[in-house]
Amino acid sequence: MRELLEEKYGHFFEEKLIEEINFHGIFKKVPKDFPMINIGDTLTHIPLVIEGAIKVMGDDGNDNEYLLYYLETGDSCSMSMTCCIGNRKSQIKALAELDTKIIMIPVQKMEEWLVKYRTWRTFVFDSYDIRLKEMLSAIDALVFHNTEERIYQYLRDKAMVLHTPELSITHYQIANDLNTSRVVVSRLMKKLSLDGKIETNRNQVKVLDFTK
Amino acid sequence: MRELLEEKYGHFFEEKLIEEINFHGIFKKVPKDFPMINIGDTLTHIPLVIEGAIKVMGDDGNDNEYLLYYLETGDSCSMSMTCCIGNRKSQIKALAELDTKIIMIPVQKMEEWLVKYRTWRTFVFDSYDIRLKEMLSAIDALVFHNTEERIYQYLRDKAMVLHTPELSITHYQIANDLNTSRVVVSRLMKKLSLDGKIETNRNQVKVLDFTK
DNA sequence: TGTAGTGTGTAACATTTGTTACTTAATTCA
DNA sequence: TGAATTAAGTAACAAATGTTACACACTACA
Repeated sequence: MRELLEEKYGHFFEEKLIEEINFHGIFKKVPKDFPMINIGDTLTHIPLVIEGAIKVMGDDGNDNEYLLYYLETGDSCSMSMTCCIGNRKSQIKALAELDTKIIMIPVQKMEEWLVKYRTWRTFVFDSYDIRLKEMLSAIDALVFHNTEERIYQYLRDKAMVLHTPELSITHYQIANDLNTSRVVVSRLMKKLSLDGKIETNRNQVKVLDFTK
Repeated sequence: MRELLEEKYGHFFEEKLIEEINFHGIFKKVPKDFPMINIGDTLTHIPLVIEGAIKVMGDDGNDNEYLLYYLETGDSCSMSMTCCIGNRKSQIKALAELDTKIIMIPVQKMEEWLVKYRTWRTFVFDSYDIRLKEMLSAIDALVFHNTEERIYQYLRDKAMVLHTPELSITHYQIANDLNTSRVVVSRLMKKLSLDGKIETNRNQVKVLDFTK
């Protein structure tokens, strides 16, 4: 736990804080594809990812989704923090992208530690920083990149999160995550394939080039 | 100052906190169109808007911009908070949309108050919440709305921020803020105009319908 | 007053993205 | 094994957006 955080955030965490996290946090295992948060949910705990990955998506209220970002080991969900503290409802959906282990931290503790531990404050603000950057980068992709580039970036991101260049995924799933259509994805994947950037088979995509 | 915050955030602020803000904050007047923050800037103070409005934009590094959101009276810039605390460089540009009055808060005080004042913590998290929602809504617009709808929303937002339905703006400026071309904007503005949603003249757009 | 600059309208065309329809291939499972 | 289901390829077309070119009106100001 401690090593995990210290590696991710590059600074030490007080022993007492780690003890409190272990004591007050609720350890949970979440199986792949389990829906963890839905739009409109009221949250009382903040998730901290120990192992695995969580996929966070926006939704327009009509079953149209869009992948925002992933939470990986050591990540926390800033959306949840503000939701919890402000007692507001979730604006996003989250589901496990892999079998995932998390610690759920009660919102009261989260606030208490903000006052008691300097390194917790740093952690919280780092989390916000990471999240705002992810959102900015999502906007950047939408505004400045075409669908082909977005598909390619999507595949590379996914390969990084899953720690393997070989992805078990269908064109339909990609289309859904990027809010476009399966036919468009197939068309552009063919281009990527001809350009030697990926290799495809039924239910399978291999990312060949990570050099951006 | 106190009334301003209490109206905006709907809760009281400690007298001592207000005193500290007034004492340690640096009051500044910023003229319309003044560039306040550029990409790569290192920040040491967090702006709190007293009066006026600030336009916050993303940039792809090649002179292509995109409007992210506005900061209005009572708003603070969460991006600056994380930048300051983490001693990171700004990812965004900001310029005054109107003649604007702000209070610049030194980052050390910002951190001190986090521990000392419960209402300051609430304020900070509310700020993050507002900002994350704005980002989410920007992503929503890009993913789920076409250019015509985005232009219309842009005009309505701008009218709200400037507190007037009559905007002094050119098609070229709109195109720049939405990262599209002037011709596309003219084309779609004509549609909006024929639909009775706006009225246009040289350098001038009047928003007629705010009912979304 | 005339000239240069700026803002807007519009046509024609290119490119990108979305949609529908149909085919073929792989997979599942009764 | 063979029928049903699912994934993917592709053509043909529609719609949205981007680009270039040019006309014309308004404005500023020399």
